[in-house]
Amino acid sequence: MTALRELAEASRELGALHGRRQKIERIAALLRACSDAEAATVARWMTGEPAQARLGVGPAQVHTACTTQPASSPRLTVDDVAAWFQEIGAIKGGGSKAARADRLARLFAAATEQEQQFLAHLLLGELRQGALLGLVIEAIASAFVLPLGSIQRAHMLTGEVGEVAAVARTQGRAGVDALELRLFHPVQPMLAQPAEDLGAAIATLGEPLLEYKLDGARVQVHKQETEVRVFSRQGNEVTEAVPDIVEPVRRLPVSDLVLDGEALAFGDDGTPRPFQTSMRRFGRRSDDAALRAQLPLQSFYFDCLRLNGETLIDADTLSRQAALRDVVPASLRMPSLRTTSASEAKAFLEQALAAGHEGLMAKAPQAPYAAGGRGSHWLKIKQVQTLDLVVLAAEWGSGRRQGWLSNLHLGARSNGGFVMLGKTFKGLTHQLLTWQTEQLLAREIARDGIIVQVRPELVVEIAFNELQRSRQYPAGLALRFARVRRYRDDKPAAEADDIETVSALFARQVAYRDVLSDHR
DNA sequence: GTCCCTAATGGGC
DNA sequence: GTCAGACTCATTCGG
DNA sequence: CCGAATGAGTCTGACGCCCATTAGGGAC
Repeated sequence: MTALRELAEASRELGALHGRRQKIERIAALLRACSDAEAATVARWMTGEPAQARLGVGPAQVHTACTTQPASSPRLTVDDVAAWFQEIGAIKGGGSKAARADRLARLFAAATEQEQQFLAHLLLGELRQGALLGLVIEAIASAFVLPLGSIQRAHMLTGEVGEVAAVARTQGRAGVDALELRLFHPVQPMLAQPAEDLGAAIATLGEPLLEYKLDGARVQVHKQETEVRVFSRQGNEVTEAVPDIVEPVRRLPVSDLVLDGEALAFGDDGTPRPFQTSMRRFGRRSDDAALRAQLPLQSFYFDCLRLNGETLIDADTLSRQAALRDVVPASLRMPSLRTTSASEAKAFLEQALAAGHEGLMAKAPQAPYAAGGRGSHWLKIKQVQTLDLVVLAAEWGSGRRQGWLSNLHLGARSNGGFVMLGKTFKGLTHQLLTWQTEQLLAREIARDGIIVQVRPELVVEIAFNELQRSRQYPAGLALRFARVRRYRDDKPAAEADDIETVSALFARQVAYRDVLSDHR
């Protein structure tokens, strides 16, 4: 039986340790020391995931729970806490909020102060120990003296660290190597890195496979005979809500299939709906026939991970592409092109953008499917726009941003004043953080919690991908994926971009995709 | 009990 | 999702 | 030939936008 105290201590030590190697060994020691039954739980928690499903307990409840009087001596075990989590997660319906708060308070009352801290961080997904999934995988290999490749492969195929840790511990190499891709258990989707631009992507990859990049939701679809299930990027099953994704795959004449693709809604004119509109369908739990008729989802598959009993994860991009072409008709496939010609590639990108899509993906032709990895084998090319906006306020940072004014409130000029369009904390170096903290404090006019209001004088160039409709912001518009490019010390606030400019940009976006008609 | 509004939570990008 | 920083590992450079 | 510098690859943790769901609370 592993004491919760040991995990809490380990987590705290991990935060203090420098160096990957050391952290891996610390986690490995934990995995070696725990019981067979606990290995899965310990491994999962160390990755920062408290449970398979969420518990219905967020920051607000955790903070109140933290105010309960801690126990003076440790007595909780890992199994105890796992049981509490399970119980709390299962509470539903009327009075459930109070019931969850009550159970949570009782759990926290049984924990020492240090254990409370650990539980709180675990529940909030903020372990801040400088070690998550990547190191846990290595720790499993190290703890049970197994080849790292075996563990990585097992995790890739099953997507479940807990299970891999448990099998590694109890069955060793033979058990781990026997783990296979299983139908109706989602594989970790392969991820992509941003590329500078199309030219850079081609230079990196040689003769890449180019594909449209559509702004929808990632889907992984599993089929066995007539049964079809759909999984989201995080591996959540969403089958119920999306019969329009299920049906076309059900009709494919193959017994056994796993596809990777993107799903989104299109307007009557054939242009893609904005992401936020597609999410009205994809974001829901159950099917709504009326909404489905109004916003049917179309899916476009770009990869095939398993076909008729054969797992294709290790096959190269082009072989998987060939398998995909064999079984999926063009109407369900992501438009793609393989070319060495820079001008053809450019034309393909422009074609994608003109159709209202996000951009292109460029894929290394010979790479295997690196599940869960964000290697350089897949690159994404997206459009970037910029605006010169004014800093209206800033928020004190937390964690590694402590002591810096970090998150900026951004506004455009409007009628002699400013309207806020969003916030960002991205793109800032330590040097810039230091500089902006100083500059902003010198312009402080008021404080409200962690927010410092400043005189609207500093102009900052903001890069972003898209403007979207907003209910939250006064202009009715917000920036998507805003990040700082640089401060414009050459520009006074009076020369920052105004809301008319922003609206015009939005109008140009809408010329491709008519948002106005489908917005309530 | 029903209707409407709000805050918290989870999840997509 | 985007980004900077920290760390690792392998390769290249300079004396 | 060896240690230092450099670069590529990974991982982590700062937090952004939106949407749907769920439960609570007040008015009636």
